[in-house]
Amino acid sequence: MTEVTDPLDQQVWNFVYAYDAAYGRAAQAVGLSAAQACLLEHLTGGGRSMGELAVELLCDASNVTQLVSRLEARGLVARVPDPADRRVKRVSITAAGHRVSHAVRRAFDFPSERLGRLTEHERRQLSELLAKALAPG
Amino acid sequence: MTEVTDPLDQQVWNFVYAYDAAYGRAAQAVGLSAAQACLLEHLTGGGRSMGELAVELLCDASNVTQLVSRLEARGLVARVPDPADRRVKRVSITAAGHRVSHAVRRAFDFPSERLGRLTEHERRQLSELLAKALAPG
DNA sequence: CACCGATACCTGAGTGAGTCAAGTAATCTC
DNA sequence: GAGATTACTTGACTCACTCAGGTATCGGTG
Repeated sequence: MTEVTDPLDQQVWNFVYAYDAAYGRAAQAVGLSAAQACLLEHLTGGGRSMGELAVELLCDASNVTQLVSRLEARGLVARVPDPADRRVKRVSITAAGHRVSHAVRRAFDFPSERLGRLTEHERRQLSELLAKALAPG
Repeated sequence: MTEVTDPLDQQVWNFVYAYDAAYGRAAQAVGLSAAQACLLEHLTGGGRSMGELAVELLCDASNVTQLVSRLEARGLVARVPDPADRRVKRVSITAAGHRVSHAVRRAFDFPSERLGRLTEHERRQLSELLAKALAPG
């Protein structure tokens, strides 16, 4: 009959909802979709092949092709053929891409606005709880 | 130069990522998109008008029109004209819709698999931390 | 070396989500 | 009762995403 939702489950849902919405707004503020911003952010740690990106983003390789094509058209990433294996294209972020990616991070106010309300002790608590929940296995 | 991401921020990102992915899989398992499952879940608490749904789902009214149309075509929701104001359509979930919505909840293993690892004390801790982070203002 | 299977990526077709602008019908206001 | 407002729909469009099928390259086997 009535919904028997655990209050914690509802809170987590709201938290995730707010997080996603905030990220979407941050991306949109610099003219990107959330998926594009996400891909760009994955590249800030160094170049990736198309295939590696597909694995990391949990999506089809052809989807990566299109995302990268749109970002490349804006000069935010570059496709560099791998000299060792001419089948693979390595995707690297450009200087403009770095600027845009940093702009997204700056516009993404959720961590500072929301997580920033917690004290250092509380942040450590939260970190431990999340680690326990997310631990593999 | 190097990315100076706070470890907690990274954990929260991973948490949200895992949550979203799990919800998407649960919806897909019963043949729905995440957006459709989400709309259906909003209706389990009672009927809503199209406009109310648009506000709650943070999206355009015309998007709601399409989502509801697809769900209606599957017999999961029904559009009922409001007798008091013949402009508004109230959307109510059907018996089949309830069954599907419950199936999504059952397939959505994140709360039980992940949050279920926490002790009752830890769950209360997490609840308080999230409440503080999400508090309005 | 020639062949064959596997791999990495791309293309094309199709669906769904989402937005915006414009349209229709019903209500509200004076 | 005329005109503005509201609630929803429609049409056109972009993007994300998937799948099937195509091309080029690599790797191993004879």
